[in-house]
Amino acid sequence: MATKIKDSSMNAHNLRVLADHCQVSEVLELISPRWKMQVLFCISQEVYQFSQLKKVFPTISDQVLARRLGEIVAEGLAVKFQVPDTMPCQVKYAVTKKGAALLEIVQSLHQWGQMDWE
Amino acid sequence: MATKIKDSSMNAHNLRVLADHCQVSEVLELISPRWKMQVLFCISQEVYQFSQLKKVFPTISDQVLARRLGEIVAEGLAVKFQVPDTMPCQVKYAVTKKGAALLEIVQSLHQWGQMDWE
DNA sequence: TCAATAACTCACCCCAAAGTGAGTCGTTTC
DNA sequence: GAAACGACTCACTTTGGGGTGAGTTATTGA
Repeated sequence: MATKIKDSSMNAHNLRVLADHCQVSEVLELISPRWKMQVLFCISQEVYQFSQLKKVFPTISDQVLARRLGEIVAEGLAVKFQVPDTMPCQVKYAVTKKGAALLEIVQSLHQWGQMDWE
Repeated sequence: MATKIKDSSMNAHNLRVLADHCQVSEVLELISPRWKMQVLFCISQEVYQFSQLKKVFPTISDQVLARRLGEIVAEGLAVKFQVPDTMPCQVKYAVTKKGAALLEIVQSLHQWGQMDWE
């Protein structure tokens, strides 16, 4: 996503180079699922329990919340651990460095959205 | 997306504050549609014609490409203009400052994705 | 004994986003 | 006169992401 293509004649080589530089798809798909970044942000704000998250987002479904948490953990954006000696069993999530770095970029995306571009 | 919530007792006020800070939804929806950021990137690389874009992404459908271009222009990420004296008629797109700023953030997203987080 | 809580899982359905294939319009070239 | 190009538009179909509602397991309090 850096080099510039001067030759506007679209030969096969240029096509490949350009397509290669467009491969942001994975990251975009990672951040796109509904609620995901919002849930991650909440975890970073120490709202890290299933039932608490449901209170913050009353309209999220149990299934999707569970899926998002699973993805977040599977992708290393947060870690999950049991709170010992709690009945009924409780769970906590905490963002990793990777997750925190992602949240910073999402933050700058948000700021971009707030700006006035005349 | 900045202030921290210390009080873990989830009262109504905290819920509102937290939910408010999660409002990145619009920006995420703006960048999420399939092909959109890739098309915008191509335009920034001076591949700005309908038929050229189709060569870069052979699997995109005409309809979706036209939609994406329409959205990109409507959101002020790029401007559209006719190339004069061309037969058959040709069209060009050029990214705006707003679009360029967005691409920079997308770029850093991509870099985040390329990093090793042990 | 019954309800409630925390953290899920499962089967099912729905709809919007994306893909498919054809058509349009004005012009140029074979 | 037929085909091709460039930049679309339209009607139709498909797909998969997300919502719905119920069930689970273990435990505690009324």
